[in-house]
Amino acid sequence: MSGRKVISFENIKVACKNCSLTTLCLPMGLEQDDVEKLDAIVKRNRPLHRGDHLFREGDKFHSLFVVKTGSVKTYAPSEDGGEQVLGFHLPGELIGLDAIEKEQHHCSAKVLETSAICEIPFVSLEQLSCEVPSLQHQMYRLLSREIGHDEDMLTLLGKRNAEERLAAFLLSLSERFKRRGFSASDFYLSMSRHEIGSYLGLAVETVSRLFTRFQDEGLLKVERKHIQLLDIERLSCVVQGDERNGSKRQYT
Amino acid sequence: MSGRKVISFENIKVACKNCSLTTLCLPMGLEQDDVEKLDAIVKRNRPLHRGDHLFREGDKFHSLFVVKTGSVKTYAPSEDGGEQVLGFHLPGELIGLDAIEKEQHHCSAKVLETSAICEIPFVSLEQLSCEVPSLQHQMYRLLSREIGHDEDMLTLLGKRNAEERLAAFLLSLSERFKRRGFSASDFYLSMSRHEIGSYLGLAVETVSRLFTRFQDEGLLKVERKHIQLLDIERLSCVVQGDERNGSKRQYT
DNA sequence: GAAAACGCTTGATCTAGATCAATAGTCACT
DNA sequence: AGTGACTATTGATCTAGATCAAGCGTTTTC
Repeated sequence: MSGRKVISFENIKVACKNCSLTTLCLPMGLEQDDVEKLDAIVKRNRPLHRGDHLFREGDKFHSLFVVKTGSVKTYAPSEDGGEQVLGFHLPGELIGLDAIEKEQHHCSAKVLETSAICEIPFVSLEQLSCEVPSLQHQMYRLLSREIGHDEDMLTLLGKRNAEERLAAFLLSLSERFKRRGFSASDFYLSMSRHEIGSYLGLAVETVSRLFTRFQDEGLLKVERKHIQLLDIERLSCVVQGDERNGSKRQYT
Repeated sequence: MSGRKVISFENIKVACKNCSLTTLCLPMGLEQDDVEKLDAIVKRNRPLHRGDHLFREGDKFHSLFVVKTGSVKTYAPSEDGGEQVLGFHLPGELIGLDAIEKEQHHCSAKVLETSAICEIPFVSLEQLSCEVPSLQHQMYRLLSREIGHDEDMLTLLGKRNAEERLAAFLLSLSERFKRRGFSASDFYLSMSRHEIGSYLGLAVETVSRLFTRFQDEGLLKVERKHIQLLDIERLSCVVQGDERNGSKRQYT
């Protein structure tokens, strides 16, 4: 009995505290014992598989979700079966923040590959964040970050051309993988060309052609879902919209 | 002495409590005495004029702002002097939420017409929201709403064509004016065609042509900044992307 | 109150990227 | 191993909306 209880307690306690995502996720800036309080309300469900939904647009909202491993896309389905992809979520990223206002999900969330997801009942989180000011602060920060990210996307869609968009997308993934301890220059895409296109406001064909072009220009190597960024610096120039990035201009 | 104090106290107390925006702004859902606590931290500065900045991109963040009367645009300036307009803010709308994360403004905010603006020092607001759970809840709701709104804009920019975008923009303004007690069908635009274009990811010329087209189709009447929506129902059809809205299809 | 600067409209032209179409590679079943 | 269903690539064509250009009210400036 007591043995089992200890194990169970360890399972709970270990989770957030030993999670590699602690500096990216909710525990950021929290004291040891506050992390344990958070641990107590986090649910860790069995892994989900490609195609499983965390929630669908219109569902009643009760929890936020955090990707622990794997990846998730959020999207707004349209009547005609199409969809607008709103985001791709990597480990440590919070999902469902747009649902707080109306207590109803504003978009759908689908798992792109086998993924472990933490579930955080919002009512409990809200209560806890009253007791733990640093948790409240971190919540404000995470909500604010989401707004800032969305605003960056608005600029991307409003002002940037196709190649600038794809370059920015690849560099964003690269950065995020790096922060999570993965390679910044060699990774696998868990989303399809179609989903990338939807996210960037481009047709599938355009995305495909750009991958080919970037490869021809020596910016990267692509083979299906496997991407190797060969020249991150020049790719950054593409994002800025530099006239001639590489073919004439050389970096000395 | 005591007479003056009463007046001063009344000024403070009246402000949020008697503000017509109370159901749109932070006091929403708060008890009487909590509104008074909020009142105590809100600063009401002298009116600002067209072209004045609330803050600029990169400024240190210390306050959120709420439009009381007038209107404000937020925008991301780019090196080359261009800008991406991120939003137009009407009375009751909160500005600066994207700055919480980095404690630094992520965009600039400029007043479009003579406007009264409330300033709310964020540190005080955060402290108060620890003491007043319903204020914390309202903050989460407002941050969440902003995310939802940005996501709607992503879909607009990613999937909608020019006329769908402009129709959606006009209907959004219409709705917002209505909720504030103004006419839903007769209003003045405080922003230029250029700013509308930037917000919607369109060229000025396209915006101008669309206004003319909408007018020719009898959807609205436009004279410079003065807009009269003549057929809101058909305008809603345009947003949905209905094939034939009006010219063949009639509403009976 | 003239001049300059700006904002808006309208027309002509151009082009980035969408759409259409065909093929081939890959995966999921059985 | 074969069938059907996706997914990606590549080429040909088309078009929505950008860009270029010109003119004209309106507002601002000195």
